[in-house]
Amino acid sequence: MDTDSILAGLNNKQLEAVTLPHQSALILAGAGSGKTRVLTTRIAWLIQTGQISPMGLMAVTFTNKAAKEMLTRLTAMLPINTRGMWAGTFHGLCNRLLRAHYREAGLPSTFQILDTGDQLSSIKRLMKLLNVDDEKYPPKQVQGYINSCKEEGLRAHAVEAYDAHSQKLREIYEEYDKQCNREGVADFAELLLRCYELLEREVHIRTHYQQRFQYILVDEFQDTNRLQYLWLKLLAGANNCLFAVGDDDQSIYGFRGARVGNMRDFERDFNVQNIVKLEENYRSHSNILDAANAIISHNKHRLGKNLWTSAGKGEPIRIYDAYNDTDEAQFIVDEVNMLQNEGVALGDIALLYRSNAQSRILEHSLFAANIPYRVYGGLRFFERAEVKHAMAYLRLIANAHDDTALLRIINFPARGIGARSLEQLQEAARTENCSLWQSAINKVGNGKAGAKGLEGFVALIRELVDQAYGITLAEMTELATTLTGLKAHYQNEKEGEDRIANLEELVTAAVAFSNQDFGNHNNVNDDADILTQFLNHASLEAGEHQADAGREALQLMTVHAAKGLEFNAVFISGVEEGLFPHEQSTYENNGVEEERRLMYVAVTRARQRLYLSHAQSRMLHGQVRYGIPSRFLDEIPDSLTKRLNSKPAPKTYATGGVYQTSTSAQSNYPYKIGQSVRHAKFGEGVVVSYEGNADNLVIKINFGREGMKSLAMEYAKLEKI
DNA sequence: CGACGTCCCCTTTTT
DNA sequence: GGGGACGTCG
Repeated sequence: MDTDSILAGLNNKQLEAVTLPHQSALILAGAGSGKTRVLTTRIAWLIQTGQISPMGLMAVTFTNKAAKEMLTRLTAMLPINTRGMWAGTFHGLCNRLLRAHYREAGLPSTFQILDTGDQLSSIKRLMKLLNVDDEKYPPKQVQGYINSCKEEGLRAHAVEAYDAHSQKLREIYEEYDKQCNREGVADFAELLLRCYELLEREVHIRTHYQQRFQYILVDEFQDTNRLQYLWLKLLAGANNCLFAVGDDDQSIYGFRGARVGNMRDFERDFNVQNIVKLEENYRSHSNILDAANAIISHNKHRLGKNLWTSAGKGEPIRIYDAYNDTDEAQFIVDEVNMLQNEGVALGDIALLYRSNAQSRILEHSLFAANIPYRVYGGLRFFERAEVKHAMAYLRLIANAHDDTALLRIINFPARGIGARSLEQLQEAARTENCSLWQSAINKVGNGKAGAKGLEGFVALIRELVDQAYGITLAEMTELATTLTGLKAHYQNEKEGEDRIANLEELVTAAVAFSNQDFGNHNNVNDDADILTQFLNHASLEAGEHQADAGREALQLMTVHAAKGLEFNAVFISGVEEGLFPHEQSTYENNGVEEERRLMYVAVTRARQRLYLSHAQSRMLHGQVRYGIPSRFLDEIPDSLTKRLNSKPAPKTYATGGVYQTSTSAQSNYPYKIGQSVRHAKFGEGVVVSYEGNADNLVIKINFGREGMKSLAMEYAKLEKI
């Protein structure tokens, strides 16, 4: 392809972005504005015009999917081999750098990557060792603390801690890092931090890569955290340019450390002169875009952007006021059936919700109505217990001193190593300051009594390592599922068929991995053997969420999971105060703004038809909750919408009699639960519950944007509405 | 050791 | 309501 045909079909703004001069640039790419296209075309153009060689640039994404997509499109545009190109996820690229310079990074050549679950068990183990009270310090919270420290670029010694509690956390963090180093493992955040420190410390390595990567291109820049930004800055040095593509309005990962502020910092730190806004949307009709624009305009902290389209107004946005959650689900079922009759493919319809808990009732109704559906999210292939077990055996073949792997399977399948012998083993390892495997060998070597199970285990691992010598990866994997007794174990289990199928699938995956073109993969390791590569692949790329490929099915997912996707018709369910925006968000700084961006993302998924529904009551956490319509609904101009029911839905839907949640004395209360009321100061709200006794009755009311208020009945001046 | 009961928690998620 | 973690009993 020549240069012209690469650039053909771009609009002016896209063309401007693609052909910017050799300077840092920020591309503000609105939803559906051709962001990925601009990014890949920019790369193709740089290469095609001879400004850069494929090896002289780095392209960074957040997900493996995005990286793959970029390379696929690139190959379609240019007759180049993407083999060996530095394009991949932050973690994949850091892993690659660390493999290449493992000595300088202070890591063993075969270091293993801890995924989230591994990390948690590693922390739990450490806390037990340190005798830390896990009530006071819940392991999950400790994990969150450690990860957010690392993502801020802070080692334990650099973290500020004023009170006893945070000092303890810092101490655990420090010990955790020591433990990881002892075991030669790195968690996800560690990959980044370690790589950052490597580049910062080793001047010659840094200079080498700075000279190499004259261009660094970053996708979804608004999702970068502090450390990722520092890493990019370090790699770019003083002379290279950063081409950042992002959309501040779609920043929805603040809760996991993303800093939209990086966009402003980037402008300042890199003296960015080129800011290109891509505002023409090729996805949705204008009613949908206008609604999205209207919603997001209520956010104060924006870089400023307004989507437009040359497509017509399209259909109005349909709003449905459901009586309760069942009614809402039934409404969606009916509409989906109707859409199907109109010829819309099921796979082109999405059903979105704010939180996973909402999917249950929706699924129930879909199932009853015989509508095939597919739920995104949940367990991935390499996260399944049986697969992790098999992988643990493989990890021990690679490195028997991997305590996390050893602990996972030392007694699985059961071989008589109970909690007590395990404790003894850990105790011994601690005093000898060695790995559990080493300590197990010592014990067995000593011929100590009562170590029957342990003897068997040591023999098994030795046998495994012996037999693994010189065979293929697939054969090794087979060995890890059979010799170890894993498969046999599941054969005896009642519902083990799926698990066995997954173990067989793992062997297939190993075959496929061996056969593939390694250069085409972002986590290629220059130095490592194929087993290590496979283990990395499994950690870094947990595999597709279970795919029900081929079959036409309604797409169910959270709004977060829908980012980057588009559908002909979209249902957004549960558009209520407390759910969307989520109750928790109202307590957080700028929390509602992030929720609003989330709504913006949700709305902009739709090409032609958009449904927003809310329910007056719904079952949540086992009890009925009453909500009022989301403030986001009010933010959409009436001219764009069509109310499908002007009055609350007919009560015929109310099968379960949800309003009769009988707290026995309910009839004594002045207002029924669920009654809409008006308060002079707080406005409209819904009675949620009562607290206290008759002398001192407190009424709890959900005032929506004013929040949940508890008012003394005696003084609250309320008016029924 | 595993089966069963009880308690507790409960946004969003990628690597 | 329901899943996961933990504890007790056979």
